[in-house]
Amino acid sequence: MDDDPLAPARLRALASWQASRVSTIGARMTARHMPLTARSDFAVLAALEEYGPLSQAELGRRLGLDRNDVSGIVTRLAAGGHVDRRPDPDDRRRNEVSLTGPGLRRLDEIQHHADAAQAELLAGLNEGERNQLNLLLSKVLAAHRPEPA
Amino acid sequence: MDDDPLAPARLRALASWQASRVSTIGARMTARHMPLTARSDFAVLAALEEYGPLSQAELGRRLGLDRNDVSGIVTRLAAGGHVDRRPDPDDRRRNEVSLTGPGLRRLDEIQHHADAAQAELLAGLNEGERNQLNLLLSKVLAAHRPEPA
DNA sequence: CACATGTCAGCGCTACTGAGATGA
DNA sequence: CTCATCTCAGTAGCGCTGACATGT
Repeated sequence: MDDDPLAPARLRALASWQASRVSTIGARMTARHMPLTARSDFAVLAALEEYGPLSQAELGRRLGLDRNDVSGIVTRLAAGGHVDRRPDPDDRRRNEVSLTGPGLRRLDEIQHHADAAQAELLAGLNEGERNQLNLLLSKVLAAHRPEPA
Repeated sequence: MDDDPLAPARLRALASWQASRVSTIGARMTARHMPLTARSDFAVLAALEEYGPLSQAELGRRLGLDRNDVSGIVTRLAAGGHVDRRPDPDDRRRNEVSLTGPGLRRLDEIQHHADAAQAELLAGLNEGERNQLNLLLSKVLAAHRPEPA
């Protein structure tokens, strides 16, 4: 114990800082396993799969992403044929975004890589602890929804 | 239940994604409570307080920060008089960075704001859950130290 | 009128890469 | 010579602001 490489106690008590570091390290794992830009793609594809077709604004709200950024992500996914973007006939301000067959296949493909990255990231935790961690993080996020309306 | 604003199940199972969102939201809380750039400052000041004077490279290693970025942070802190930066007489490649009196006061001041931000961020968790979360995050990070040597 | 949606340009923070100078 | 340290310039992702056009 001549060397203590652990972070200072003040930081170990700061969830925001630790989450930030975990996120960074997770990004490194992810980058090692995935092509590129797969993080945002995964989120959007997963939302479309689970909720069905959505407008871009709705996507942003559900995922906690900015409208502006969703625009770029959807453009990229549409260019790759993974989603369909068409004007909503009921409200022509909106773009209705829907998942395509190739998009669903890509979602599963990214999931595969994500699992590998996750295993690497959470190497220090056992099965129960991993579930607990995800549950606690979900709970934190649930308390910060935009409008529960 | 006509509306389910929770994230898709695939994302709720991805610790890396959830940590990233928690980190972002934490940054917003932090920004609401702190002057600016206080996140990195806090980390460096806390490390100096707990470990004593360190070289910049050592600081980076302990905090998981890039040497290049530590350089800028230390420059800023030195300009504000919160740390002392002087060439290490034993190894003149190094800059020995040490905490000053004003630096210690600033650390405690930032701690105060950090506590407020933390309370806001973790509003959805009770005391036990907060400790558990910090502990699990620490455990994840402990598995990704640079050199366990 | 106000309000929501989508698009675009630009900024700031954070992490990183590469190059170079200094010194062990 | 090899290696570590520090600094600087530049890059990329991500989240944000402000502005604008379009449509409700």
